[in-house]
Amino acid sequence: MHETFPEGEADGASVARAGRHASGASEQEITDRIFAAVIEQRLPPGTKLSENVLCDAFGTSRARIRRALLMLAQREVVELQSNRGAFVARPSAENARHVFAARRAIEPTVIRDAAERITKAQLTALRGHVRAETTAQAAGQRHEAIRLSGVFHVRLAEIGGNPVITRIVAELVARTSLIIGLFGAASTSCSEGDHRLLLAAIAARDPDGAAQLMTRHLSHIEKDLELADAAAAPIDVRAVLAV
Amino acid sequence: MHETFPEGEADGASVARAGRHASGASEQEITDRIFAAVIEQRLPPGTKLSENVLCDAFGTSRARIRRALLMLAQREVVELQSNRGAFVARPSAENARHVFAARRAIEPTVIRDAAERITKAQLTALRGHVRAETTAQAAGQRHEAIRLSGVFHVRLAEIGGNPVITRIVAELVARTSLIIGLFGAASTSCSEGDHRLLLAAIAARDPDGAAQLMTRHLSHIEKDLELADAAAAPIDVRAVLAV
DNA sequence: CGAAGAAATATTGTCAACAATCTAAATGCA
DNA sequence: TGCATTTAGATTGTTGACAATATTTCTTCG
Repeated sequence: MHETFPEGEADGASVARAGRHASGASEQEITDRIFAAVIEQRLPPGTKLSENVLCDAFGTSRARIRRALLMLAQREVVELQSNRGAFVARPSAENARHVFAARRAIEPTVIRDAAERITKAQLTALRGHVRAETTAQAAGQRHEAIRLSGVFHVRLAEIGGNPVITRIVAELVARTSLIIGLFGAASTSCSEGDHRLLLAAIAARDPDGAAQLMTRHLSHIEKDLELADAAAAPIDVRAVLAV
Repeated sequence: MHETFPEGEADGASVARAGRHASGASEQEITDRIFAAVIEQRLPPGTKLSENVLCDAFGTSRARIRRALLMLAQREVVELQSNRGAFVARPSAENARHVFAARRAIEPTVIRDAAERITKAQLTALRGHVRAETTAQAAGQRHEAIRLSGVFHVRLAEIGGNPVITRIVAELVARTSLIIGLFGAASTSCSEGDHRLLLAAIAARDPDGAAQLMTRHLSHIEKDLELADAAAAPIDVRAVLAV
């Protein structure tokens, strides 16, 4: 798959890796796949994630699925309800505001660091990324555009070279994907242009300017959200996740 | 116990609650207790957390212990090594720098928000807290002083009224406790005085000044750390955690 | 006597069956 | 027919036993 779970492992503590008499998919792979499906809105908020269905989809045992769901719950990507099962998280409008406030708190620093440390190669890579965003946008691939838009922010964080910060940003970005999927309408269309502006400020080595643009960018996205709670449609989880 | 695990539940997705034919302690209680013991350095970094010992200490089954350990691993409070077991996290010097950088990125905003929103009652409560810090400091209770010093920052975050931010701060503070326990020497002695200064700026409704003080405060703590990796002594986990 | 290797022990990872709970269908009654 | 109650089915939570890996102890050889 293209994008993986925010991997905090580079720096801090980590989590069990390979199992040996493991059939089917690995622990991390299950988590990644579900995560990706959630982020890309193939599993919309509120979708029930039955253990049996997931076992079926990944060809593995319930125990492993259970572990994966617990990990996803810790990241607030899914919600675990006692004796009822796991559901894709459904951020409230209030939670959405909180997430954006958190991003405004941390991402100005992120882009400031990036503007100071970025290399030529990284700049080129980021430009390529923004081009990809534009393409997806032009092709009308909404979910892909949302995803790429999120990845841009994570890439920016990676440039700062601080895995702790990167991880925080990755988590907030992930939840933002859910939020935009839930509340957003045409809001994505602009962000790609914003990203171009951010890149220009970074390329000009203007940390303060970049930080200011970032704050505005995030506020802009948030302002375009419509804070009404929609209903969910039934989804074939098996088909979405199957190998 | 006095202080509990950073409870993100108020806002976002959550985690399974009560089990019914559960013997011994609840899921959340196990997590909280281990977490508290780690933060208070009763279980120092590197300590092995054997499943059997924990089962014994909490009078519960391995499955539940396993879940608790996985949750703690997600928060990077413990490290899970494949086929070897769980260990209290042992942040590297580099990781310590990253954690402090992250805190400097987010906490100026936190205190700014607090300075704008704090109520008379909250201010009084915070003053009481700082007094408690002073007392612990004076009594030479090092671990308790470290813990209270951390709680101060979390309380500050709570005043901002953003659970997402509060949770991030709580996690960073928790890891800072580990770090100070590992690398710090007399570094705690000053922070209580710093906290008094922070409070003064907040009381004066001076967000910018408070933010600046916060940045200096965090840098100050970090500067007092000594970045050498120490060896661990064997610990009686059972005795520390037993009911 | 020390080191390398092999058996024995202890610990973790996994699974499959069972118990408890929830959901939905079916029944009975007003 | 509409609503409450009961029963059947499906789903989750838990337990205990088993398999795989690590660690320790013991043996053997240089």
